[in-house]
Amino acid sequence: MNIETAAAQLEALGNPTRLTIYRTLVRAGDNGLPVGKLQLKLDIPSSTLSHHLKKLIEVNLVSQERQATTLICRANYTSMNGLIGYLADECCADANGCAASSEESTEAA
Amino acid sequence: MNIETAAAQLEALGNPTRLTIYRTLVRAGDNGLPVGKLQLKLDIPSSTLSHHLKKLIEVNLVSQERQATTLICRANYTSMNGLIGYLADECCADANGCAASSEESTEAA
DNA sequence: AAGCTATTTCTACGATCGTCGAATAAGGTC
DNA sequence: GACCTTATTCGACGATCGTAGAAATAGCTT
Repeated sequence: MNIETAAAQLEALGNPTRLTIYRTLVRAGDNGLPVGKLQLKLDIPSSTLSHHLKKLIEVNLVSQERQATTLICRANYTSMNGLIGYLADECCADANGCAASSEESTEAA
Repeated sequence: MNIETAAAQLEALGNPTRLTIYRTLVRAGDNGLPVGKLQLKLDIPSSTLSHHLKKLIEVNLVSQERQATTLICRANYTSMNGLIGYLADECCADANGCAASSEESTEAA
């Protein structure tokens, strides 16, 4: 996980509509959710939904699988794990012991 | 933590420059880092830095403390924890691929 | 092939972003 | 008060975003 990837994924999630989409997908579990169902659930125009979905897919946070005319969308848990891991590791999650994590620490000079 | 807040924080982090700023601040630890030092370290114009810093501050990911003419910036670990918690909790409902339980699993790949 | 359904792509447009130099504040020192 | 240092705000700019209706495509079914 590099900083560019992380930023791209964070940016993708950093929009209320997309975060809602992603969250809905997560809640749908392993079965995923067809685009149509998602659209009904969220009540947004399909073109808008498709647009956001595309972004989420681009950064690997969501995957799609075709089932006949229907496209099943699924949250990519592995990617989310990677992102959370990056955040916790590189950007710290703990007040004590975070700065002295890994890498050289402080004191530029 | 509501979805709007989470999205705002994610958006704030979802920019390479800002993510770098935040990460640098995290690495600086509890001592924090003056804006000027940050600027030297990252080599970006101060107006740009200030602009990004403002965003980070707005969403509570960074705090500032005045020390004479210098403004010390610090990463707000509590906020980051909240965000990671939200991500793990709300956006990672699946049990077998999720960092919901703080412990690191995986290894597979 | 015609027709249908599900979904994407096209196109457009206002809104916001990211960048940075110049001007302005905030705080301190002499 | 004059003056320096540190950092923010202002103003401008092209670039990208978010939205959504209309048109196009992918894949059935008959």
